[in-house]
Amino acid sequence: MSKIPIAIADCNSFYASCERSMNPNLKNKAIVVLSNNDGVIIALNKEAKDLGIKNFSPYFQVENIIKYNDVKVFSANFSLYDEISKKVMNIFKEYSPNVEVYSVDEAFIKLDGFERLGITNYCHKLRQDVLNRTSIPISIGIANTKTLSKLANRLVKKDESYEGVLNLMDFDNIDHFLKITEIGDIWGIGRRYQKMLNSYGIKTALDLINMNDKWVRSKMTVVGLRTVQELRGFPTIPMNYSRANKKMIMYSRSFGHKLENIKDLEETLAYFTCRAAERMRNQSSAANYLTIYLRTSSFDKNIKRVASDYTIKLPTPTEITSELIYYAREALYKIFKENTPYSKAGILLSGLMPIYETQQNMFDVLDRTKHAKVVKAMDIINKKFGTDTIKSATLGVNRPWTQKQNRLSDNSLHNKEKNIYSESTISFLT
DNA sequence: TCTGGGGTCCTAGGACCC
DNA sequence: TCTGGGGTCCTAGGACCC
Repeated sequence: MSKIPIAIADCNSFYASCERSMNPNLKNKAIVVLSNNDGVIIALNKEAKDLGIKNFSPYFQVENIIKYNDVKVFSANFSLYDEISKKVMNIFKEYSPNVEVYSVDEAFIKLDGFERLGITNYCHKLRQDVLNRTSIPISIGIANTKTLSKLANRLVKKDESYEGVLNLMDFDNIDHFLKITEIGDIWGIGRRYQKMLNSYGIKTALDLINMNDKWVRSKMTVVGLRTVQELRGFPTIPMNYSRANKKMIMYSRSFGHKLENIKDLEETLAYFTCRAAERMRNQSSAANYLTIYLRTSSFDKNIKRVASDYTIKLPTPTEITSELIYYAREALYKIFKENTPYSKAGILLSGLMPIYETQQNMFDVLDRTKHAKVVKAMDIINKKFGTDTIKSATLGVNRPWTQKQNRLSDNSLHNKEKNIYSESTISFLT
């Protein structure tokens, strides 16, 4: 059987490239993008890396480098990034009917059927096309397994002479590429496994493929074994075209400043619950479990570290915001401690199931059909006019947890066009 | 002063049943 | 008194990903 080429196309420094694509003056400028709380760097382009800035550095630690070198700084603007992501993915789909969108900035593309055009050339063309039409530079790795194409993709980013595309299927023997890939750079091998494998003297991808299957299985479960087989050129991780519904939905944020007052936390969690419930209804799911968690800062040495959570099994699976808020509050009261400077909270909705499969409990005190209609109407209005145009009264107006986000790029055109930032949303973002 | 957010899959072990 | 053995479901925790 002939081997099927799979490409992974990945946008370079995606968020930074997006900001640059909106503003041509940023060409050749170092750019960093900050997390939701303007706390850490979550994206940076090559120019910024060359200055010695590292991803996930707290902003204050690199502030001097940034000021001294006139690095451009942006608060993350995820709706903009989603928009550009869609454009890029749509171009991929023009080049193959079989595209698996793997994350906001990368996709696997199955390329069987295009061999006569020359797979490597075809991908060079795709890359140029994306650059011309979106200003987003991408890198493409190609192989006959996902893990090998990821490996090729890494190598592309390290070596400019590939001009953005490396096809391992162009080589009879790929040992060289396996040998220059460190164990921790393999897709599917994280820090823990890296450490473990290193302790056995296994340093490169080539070392790993020579290990015995049983040994791998016992040390790294079937997941690790699949990775090894893929590195050997046997596909074991299938393409996954349709993104299934989420099995759990989380909403959590760090606060702009610490919260100690239970009323503030109540309001905060009500807001978080509201957002999580919206996402859940978006995929027509209802939750069986609700978990609340609270954290103090893990960086502040002067206070006792607190990380508590509490899970409630809901009496009936539900997607109704007001009901979820009620239980979120109950969970909060279980774990809240006085005189504790909480810095982060979150809600997790799990045990998700399709709404239509939920069964009415005969002794239910709520008229679910009626409530369901109300939340549905709220979703429609909020989608149209912006987050929180209509909202539950519990949410209050204070936004005690408000985040800092001082450096949103002025993409007013984008915002107006999509009507994504309503007045109320802006007030909570800024 | 300021330290991200949101997911997936697998396994072991306990509860419970026959 | 004996404390087997197979099966299922659930959950916590550990690993990973972007």
